Amino acid sequence: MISVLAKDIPYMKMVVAILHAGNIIDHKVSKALKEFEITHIQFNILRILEEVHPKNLSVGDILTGLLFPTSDVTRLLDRLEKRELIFRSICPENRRKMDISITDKGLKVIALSLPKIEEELDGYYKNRVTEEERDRLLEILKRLKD
Amino acid sequence: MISVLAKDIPYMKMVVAILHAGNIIDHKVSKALKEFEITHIQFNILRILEEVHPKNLSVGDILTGLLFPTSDVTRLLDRLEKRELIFRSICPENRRKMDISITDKGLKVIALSLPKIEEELDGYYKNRVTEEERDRLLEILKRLKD
DNA sequence: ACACAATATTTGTTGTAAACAAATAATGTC
DNA sequence: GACATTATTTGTTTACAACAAATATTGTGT
Repeated sequence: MISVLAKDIPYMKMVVAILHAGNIIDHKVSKALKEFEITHIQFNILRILEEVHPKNLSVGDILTGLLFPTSDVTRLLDRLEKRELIFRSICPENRRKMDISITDKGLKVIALSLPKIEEELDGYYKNRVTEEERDRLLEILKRLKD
Repeated sequence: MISVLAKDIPYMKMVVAILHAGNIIDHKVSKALKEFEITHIQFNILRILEEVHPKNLSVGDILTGLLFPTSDVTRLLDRLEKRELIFRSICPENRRKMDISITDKGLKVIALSLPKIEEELDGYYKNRVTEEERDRLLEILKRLKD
């Protein structure tokens, strides 16, 4: 048992390293978003909606578009709608669905916050990871998507 | 502006890939821990305390030991203490500090949950990342710590 | 046309955790 | 002995996760 564990430790180290880097990125993104008073996950939803703008998406579409699905999209949308960053209406073709689109105000938040995020992250990987390493990293991590 | 952005997109992809992999791992760990009714961060605290067992640590020690510091260690410890997974007492040498140690019950939780976590994660990286790639990944990610 | 299953979203409930400021208490220093 | 420093706790507010259950609309079989 212990030997099996020992054998696997390098993989555990890899896992921990991914989590660590992820946490750092998460915090940097959240820090950049603070002045806009939106959270990381709210930003993700806005970005998904921005991509298809001026078209709209259903709750289910957003759910599958998220990096990791949450059980609670409705209430995330509630908060975004209250602040007029998104717009919700019942889909006429299928009245079970919602047509959700990003508002001009929402587009503005994305436009202003994206550069801040990049600025915050720039200092993070610059001079740490070469372009070659970045591509190698990406290639390996791509296989780690379940 | 757009060109600058375009130039940086591969780095953004890397960042997103790290976040994605991190989220998946996080969920797998949480899933493995569910039957023990502890969260990922609670597990981390227990593991830090297990490492030094039977010695103890202060709140500050635990804070710096965490992958990412939270402002709220006290209340995390409250929950763990209520369930008798840790033990808290005032440090006699410096009565501002707390002596925090893991209990037998806490040690048991770690002993039982660790294999579950490994089992859960095994299926994740097995046949996806070779040992060589794993080491390369680790080496690059090591440089991505704050 | 009607019962019933399937789909899409919402609601209720409960608990965990993050963020930030402020309070408390013990210790160190001049 | 006054005052800053250190270590931890408390208060407050808000976001989010997990899970079950409810609601409403649409699709399907007979």
